[in-house]
Amino acid sequence: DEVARRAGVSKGTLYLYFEGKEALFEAVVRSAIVPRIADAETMLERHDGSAAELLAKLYRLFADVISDPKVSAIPKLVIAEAGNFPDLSRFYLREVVSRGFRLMAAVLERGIARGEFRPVNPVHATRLMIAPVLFVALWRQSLGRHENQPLDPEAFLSDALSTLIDGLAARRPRPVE
Amino acid sequence: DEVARRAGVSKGTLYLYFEGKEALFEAVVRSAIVPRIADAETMLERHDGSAAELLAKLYRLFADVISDPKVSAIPKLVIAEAGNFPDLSRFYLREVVSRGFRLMAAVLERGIARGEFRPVNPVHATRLMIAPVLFVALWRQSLGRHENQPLDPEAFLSDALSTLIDGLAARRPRPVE
Amino acid sequence: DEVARRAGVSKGTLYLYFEGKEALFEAVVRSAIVPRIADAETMLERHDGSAAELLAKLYRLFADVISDPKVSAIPKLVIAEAGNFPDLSRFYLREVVSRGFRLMAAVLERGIARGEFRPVNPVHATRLMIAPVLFVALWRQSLGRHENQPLDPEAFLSDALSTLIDGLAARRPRPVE
Amino acid sequence: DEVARRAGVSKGTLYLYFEGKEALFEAVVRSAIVPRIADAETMLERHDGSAAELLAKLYRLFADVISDPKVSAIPKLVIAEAGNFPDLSRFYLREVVSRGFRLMAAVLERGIARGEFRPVNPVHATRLMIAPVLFVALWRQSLGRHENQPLDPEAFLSDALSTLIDGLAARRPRPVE
DNA sequence: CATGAATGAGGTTTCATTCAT
DNA sequence: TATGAATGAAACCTCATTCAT
Repeated sequence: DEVARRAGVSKGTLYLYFEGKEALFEAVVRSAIVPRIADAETMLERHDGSAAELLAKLYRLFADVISDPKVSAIPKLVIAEAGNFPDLSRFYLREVVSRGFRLMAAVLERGIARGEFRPVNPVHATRLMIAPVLFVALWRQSLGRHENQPLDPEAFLSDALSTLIDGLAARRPRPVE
Repeated sequence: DEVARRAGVSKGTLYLYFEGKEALFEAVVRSAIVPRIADAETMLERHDGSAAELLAKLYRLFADVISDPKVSAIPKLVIAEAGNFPDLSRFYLREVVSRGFRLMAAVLERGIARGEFRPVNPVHATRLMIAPVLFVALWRQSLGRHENQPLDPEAFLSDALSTLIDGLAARRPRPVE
Repeated sequence: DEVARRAGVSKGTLYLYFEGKEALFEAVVRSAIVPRIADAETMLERHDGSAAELLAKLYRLFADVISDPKVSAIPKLVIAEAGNFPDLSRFYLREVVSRGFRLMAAVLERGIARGEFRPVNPVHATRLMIAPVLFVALWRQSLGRHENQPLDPEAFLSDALSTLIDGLAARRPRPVE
Repeated sequence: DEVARRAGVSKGTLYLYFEGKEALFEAVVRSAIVPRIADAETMLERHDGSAAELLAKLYRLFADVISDPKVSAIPKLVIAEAGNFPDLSRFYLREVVSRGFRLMAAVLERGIARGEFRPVNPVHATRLMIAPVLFVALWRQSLGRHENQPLDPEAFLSDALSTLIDGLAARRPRPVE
């Protein structure tokens, strides 16, 4: 109902364009997020510098993407409705989350191969790399609204990036004392 | 309804004990989470080793806390219902989230004071330190259910911890080449 | 909607030609059924053989008429919507059903007058003569769709006819034993 | 909604007792019709007179059953909703209609075996025997409401019975002239 | 204290009808 | 004349809450 109102149409009109609630969700994900994931994948393919630079580029892209409230509303919806719409969950997992994880895994692999990063558990590290992105998206859609100082996605993710890159970095041999 | 069933009482009975849904949420938060936050605060006060060790202890506590599905269901609920129940949001922000951030801030401060950690933006760093904890709690309650390999909170947070500690660590001067 | 699609026009166009659902029904009845009733009436007027032969001809006509799914859909609609569209009901009663009953009544009368049929309650007998026709129309539009062997209107009505004619036949005096 | 109002409860209450519309229909069929079919089956088993007498008893039972408007509303509903609720259709076909046909088939068989009835196509004859019963039920729920003289199920079926029995009767050899 | 039947507001969906083009 | 997008009333259903017992 509210969706219809915001779109400036009546409730019934939505059903001309979408089969139902779930199809509407899916369409939003498909149009607002999936292409950005594809952008990120292109970025990955084309990049030929360091893994750290690549991750920085991806994080800037993510910061940009989730700055759009229409986009950052989606993870919240998916999390809230995962129980009610298993098909949507699977779709989102397949088309967004898994691809996000794979992106991070590719960055990680490249970094390890190049000696930038130390070898780490890829499952855990990829989740860790996604966690700040998810955090800021959810925060802006929920509790963050009750805070005076909104959390700026770009600044936050930029700082998070530094810490993660350092945390994943290969250790240089300590200088002999 | 399900809450009542699991508690072994009837739906009506819940209303003898709780004003409504929001009061029930609040009571759950109060009994299942707030004391663990208080435990963490005590841990902080009593600890007198390194900030890294302190953080490790806190993360182990968090891993334990969110392994309880009753607890990890709460962040999901709060995020989903933040729009509908602003009072609950504010309560949760005040009694759980802000205290969690303050804990992380204290750890950080101590680490910086001791020369363990480099100086970082405390707002961003505290959010970054909380993000993996929130991530694993939400994951287990939503999309994680469609994965074959569940994400183990303890193992995940243990790995996340290592990376974060290294990422926050003060840099030693690079050896002269 | 489906009506429009089958007619090869758009939904809106229907409203140029018909006031609404009820007027459309009425038009269908008028064009697809009423002329066949009129045919039957002509048949009645022109027939000058036995009542049994006349009934056979009428039954063959009915079998032909209700073999058209467009036609056999109508009794179902009328029955289903009788409560919602009293005007349609009255129209259908007046232009189709009553005329059908009158046809049967005329056959019956002629049969009785000729000594073919015994005197029977005309209200009951006419309904009984119509019942198999209605039955096969409804059956094909509803439960019959779940049967493997569709009920063939012509074969069914032909058998029904034999039984009815025998059932209505005047009794010959039993042979003396 | 109207069902709820007539039952003197609110809309929501229905959903305490029935899963949904289809389950409600099925429950009505199960409680109002299925036991009467079972009664008829018992009647069949216990009867040991002529097939004609048996059919008379069954028709009297049917007349009684469909005199209850709650019951005679059901065939109308099933016919109207057959397209929307295929599961209900199959249930009704299996638990009511097929059993009704089998009853008629058993009567027929017995009549043929005893020399009362001539051999006839059992599929057609059973449908013919059911048709008047269905007719009167539907009539009372639809067009019959616009008639001044309601059709009395008992009287109508009694007359229909006579005609059918005579129509199905074995022919005695005609006396030699 | 406890129950569970009942409620009704609100969410989701359908469909007959309208209207700007 | 024809379209098809848009509408809104009504159908179906859910769920937080109430209340008689």
